Amino acid sequence: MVTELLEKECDVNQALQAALDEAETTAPQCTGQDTEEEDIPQPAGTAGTTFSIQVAMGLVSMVKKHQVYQTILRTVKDLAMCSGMSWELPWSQIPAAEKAKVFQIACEQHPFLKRFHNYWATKEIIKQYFKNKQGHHYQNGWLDVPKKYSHLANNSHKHSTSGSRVKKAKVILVAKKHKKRVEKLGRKRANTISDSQGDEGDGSNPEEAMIVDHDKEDGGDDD
DNA sequence: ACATTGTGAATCACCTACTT
DNA sequence: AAGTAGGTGATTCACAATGT
Repeated sequence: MVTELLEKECDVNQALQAALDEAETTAPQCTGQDTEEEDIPQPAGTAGTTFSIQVAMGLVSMVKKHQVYQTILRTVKDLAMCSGMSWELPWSQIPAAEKAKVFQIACEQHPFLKRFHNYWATKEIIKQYFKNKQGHHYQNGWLDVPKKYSHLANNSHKHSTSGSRVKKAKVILVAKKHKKRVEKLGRKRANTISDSQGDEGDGSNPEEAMIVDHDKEDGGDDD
């Protein structure tokens, strides 16, 4: 079953390698200016919380790199399912042998994955995939949440639904900028009105103004 | 005691397929 | 072609369990 997949994805892999090579030559500092022998350690913390898998793998910032990442995702996901891994179980309860088997095949499919120490990138991708899969099943009632984690349902009630801290910070920042700009425009207009009264399409719409400068000066959005 | 890790839930963003 | 709905991946949150 897995071997069939191996053959099926062989041509995909070739295309991927070509894309990867090209991506690396364009921006070597992102993927590491190295060979396949590089051993990239896993970032501290949890994937998705303290670091992004895609960023840590250096597969962002270019369309091609993003495509490479998407292809790897697809492959790893297919392998995980074909291998018969029990996605319903918590990660820690899945037999290490099964994990190792999938890591191995994934690396054969995409040698790029060998760079990541102890296959951590492959591991995190599978974990995230299973987590989302479980989540959907829990949500739809197709799967029971282990009693061990029943407290997390209570957590969700405390969970702020008004968005992430980053998002909140951004909203505050945008509001500040908006206020500043409105004040600035007010002063400017006061000056220009005395000169002439033309000047309709001047970006007096605050939203327009926000779009114009939304990325230039976001220095202090810390929390 | 403190820090880190693992986990489910909630949410957002993006993509794809379908409908009009 | 444009709009909509559903699926999927990524991120954030809060807490318990575990490690140091």
